[in-house]
Amino acid sequence: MSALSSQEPSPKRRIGAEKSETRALIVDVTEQVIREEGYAAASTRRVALRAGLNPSLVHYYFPSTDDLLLAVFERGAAQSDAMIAAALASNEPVRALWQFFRDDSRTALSVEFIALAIRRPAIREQISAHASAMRAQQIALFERVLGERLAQATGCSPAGLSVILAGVGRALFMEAALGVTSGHDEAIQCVEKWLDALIPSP
Amino acid sequence: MSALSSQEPSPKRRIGAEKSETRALIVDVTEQVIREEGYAAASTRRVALRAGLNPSLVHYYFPSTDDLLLAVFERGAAQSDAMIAAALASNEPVRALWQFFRDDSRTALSVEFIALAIRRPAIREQISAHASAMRAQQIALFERVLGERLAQATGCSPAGLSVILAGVGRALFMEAALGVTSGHDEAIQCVEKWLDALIPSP
DNA sequence: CGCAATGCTGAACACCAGTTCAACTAACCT
DNA sequence: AGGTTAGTTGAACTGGTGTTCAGCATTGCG
Repeated sequence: MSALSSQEPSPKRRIGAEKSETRALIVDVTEQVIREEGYAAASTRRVALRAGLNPSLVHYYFPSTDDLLLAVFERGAAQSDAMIAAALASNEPVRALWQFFRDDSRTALSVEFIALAIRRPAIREQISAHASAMRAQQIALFERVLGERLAQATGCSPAGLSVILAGVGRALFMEAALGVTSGHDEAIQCVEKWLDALIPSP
Repeated sequence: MSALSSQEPSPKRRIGAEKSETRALIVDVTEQVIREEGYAAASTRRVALRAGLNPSLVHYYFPSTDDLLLAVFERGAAQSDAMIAAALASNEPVRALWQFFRDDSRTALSVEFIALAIRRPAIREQISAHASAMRAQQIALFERVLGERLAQATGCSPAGLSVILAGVGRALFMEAALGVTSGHDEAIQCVEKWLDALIPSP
């Protein structure tokens, strides 16, 4: 509920070291819990239990639950950033980005954090800022690689393409998790035909 | 946790009437809570509090929380079915369906129930069955209205189109809830250009 | 009028949650 | 060796949750 986090406003309260092994373990286990049971199941006590740790120890490294969730998010966001940077540097940037959107493991976390951000004001700003930054990077990528060809061939702008590909990727993931896969192969085929038409084959 | 619901396996336990006003109020309030605070906040006690009712009364009408959530889902699903039927009967069925996908109020519930279904085995089957049925209806609609033109113009199948439009609609909603809207207008424009090219204007 | 059904309440049980705090232990630095 | 520091624990407080159940009140029906 508190708006302040990750700061040291209180005079005395001790906080565990940033580079502790235990701290890393806690972040690992929390990410695993979020993946398997959803963000709502990621309570400090549950994490402690699954990590074989004392609940208080979790709060020694992460004073509040929001601090813990934020740490998991930041690590995941850094990984996403690296994947997008790699896509940008590859010789097939657009297709690499499309593979990024289709990465289930990444999308799983991403979807959980969107849901989380919508319900947790303390975390929301960071997540939405990162989402905006990713979007901007993707737009730049499409502009650089596809240029005018995109608008001419499809009437789409780079920004529109980014929203659509991200949306399709998330839809494929969420529906598959639900157990619904009808139309998925066809949607993938459709997008890839689209990309084929846009990109000169090497 | 119990696999059986909505049945009367126990010999004596009383359950409130299906057509009770109080019951309808409970369903109303639950839907509202889900919309405003997410499915995870839809506890029977919280619903009772917001409805000004005794917690036990909620369990009088809905023995388990899953029963309550299922009732909300079923009402929402029926409304979705009606909207799709209306789209099918309209003189612009494809555009009506696209508007359905862009309906924030409907999508909000839909997204919550997908998330819910992924985590609650007792409810999952009904939700995934309904999602599959909606998909089938949409595919039939696209086949009937667009026929061969769709594949010729875009290389997409009706099933692929259904997945993509649903996905874009959900993405627009989720990102907007997060506070990210960059590229949204462009994505909408892109889809509508696409539909314009597919459908002969009257 | 009495009686059964229906709507509703209060209390209780067992659980899980976040968070705090004082105190224990081990390591390390000088 | 002595003292500071970091890691760790146990217990406690507060509050939310699902669920049950016996019993109250009211209504309507025979």
